[in-house]
Amino acid sequence: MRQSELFTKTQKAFPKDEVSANARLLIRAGYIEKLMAGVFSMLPLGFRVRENIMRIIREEMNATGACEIIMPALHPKSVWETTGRWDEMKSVMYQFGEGERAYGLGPTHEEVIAPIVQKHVNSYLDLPIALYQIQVKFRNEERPKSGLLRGREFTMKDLYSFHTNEESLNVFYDRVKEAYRGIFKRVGLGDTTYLTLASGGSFSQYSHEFQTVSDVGEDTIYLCKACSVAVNHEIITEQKVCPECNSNDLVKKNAIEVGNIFKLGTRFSEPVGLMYRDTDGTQKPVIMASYGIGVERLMGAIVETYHDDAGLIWPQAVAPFIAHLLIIGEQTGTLKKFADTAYQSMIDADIEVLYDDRTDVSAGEKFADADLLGLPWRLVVSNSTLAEDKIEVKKRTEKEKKLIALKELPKYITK
RNA sequence: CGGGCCGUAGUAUAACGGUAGUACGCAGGCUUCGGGAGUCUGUAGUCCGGGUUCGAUUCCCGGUGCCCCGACCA
Repeated sequence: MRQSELFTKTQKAFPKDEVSANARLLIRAGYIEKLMAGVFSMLPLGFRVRENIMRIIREEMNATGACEIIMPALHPKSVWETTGRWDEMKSVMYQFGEGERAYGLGPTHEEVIAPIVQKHVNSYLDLPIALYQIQVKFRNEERPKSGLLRGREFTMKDLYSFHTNEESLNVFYDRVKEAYRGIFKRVGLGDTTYLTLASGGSFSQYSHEFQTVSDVGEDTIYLCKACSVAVNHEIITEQKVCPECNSNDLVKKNAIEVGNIFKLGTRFSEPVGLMYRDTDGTQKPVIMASYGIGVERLMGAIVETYHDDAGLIWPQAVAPFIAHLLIIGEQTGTLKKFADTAYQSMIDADIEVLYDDRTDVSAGEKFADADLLGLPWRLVVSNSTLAEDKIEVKKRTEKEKKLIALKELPKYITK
């Protein structure tokens, strides 16, 4: 799109008060807008990043065989009473209304999905089932913090699987584990995100978290150098040894919990009456697991991982645009024609490009904005590149510039 | 929820208890056009409530908001 038509502008100064890189940079660059602590709007650029992240998640979820649905955010008190969590979650759940007309905003969806599945599952032949949604969640965090990393309203991909037995559950659980690895790899966090053992509740010894190592992370994990698994501080033993391989070569790190997978057992199926008829003719409770990824938190974690003093640095898979085309110099005559042609050829090649066609904006400001917005490729058209009938191409992360002919450009930047 | 810091134009910052100023932005003019360019004119502000005082952005009390630490966190 043309930057002259982009809704947002950048700001020259960082927002005061904000300390976390993700909040400082995303606000300054005009990707997001804070409404209140822990609640943000996604402006056009931020919206596109979020969409890209959700698309990647969706593709990987679909590949596991799960079906996508969408459930309501507004829940009646009654479904939360069946599991006893109306009172249990009082501190984090937004609740309002009285008596028969009491409602809550959903912090998670076990209570809603279990009855849905109950209605459609009768027999062991109907299982296993996996359903997911990408949907808004509300949690009344007592202290929202670090920009997008801990919000009160946020988007979550929540997947729920339903099984007749533990073997079936384990097969799917491992499949999701791999899907999660795929997601974090695709968004650029493959090298810094660790499968982490965490406390697992009553059904299994451990649950698993995906933790992205970052100084601003609010979790503490111990990386095991011997088996490349991490352990959440909450389950590390006094002796500080890896529960997997007993190594004591552990490194303590801060990390952001970007994903969590959890075996629920029959914690929710029993109170809700989610049963199936087994081969022996008896009714048995369905075994469940849940799997979450916080979308905005993941976006924040990407920013925390990739930025520099000049601004954002987006991995290509999630960048709001692949290329940033800058026209430098007076926008008239052959220079403008050349830049317009370059813009159109990017569009024709299906390369998402942001075209900085703003007039009365100095070259320096365009470069500074390009650094701040952090698109992977910077393409510059000026009188000097025009003289050679080429475009100057540079990666956001590199200093080296190259002159590339227009018709070679699409291949060059998508390789 | 405990503790700490802080709330001044759209943004970022000044102002001993005494005319609320500067920069950027924004609107208009002229000059510029490869690293947030120059210049002229204009525009816009003290979180809310109470108190002290001749006078409060400034001091005191309460509220509220934000950020940070801790607690909490499927």
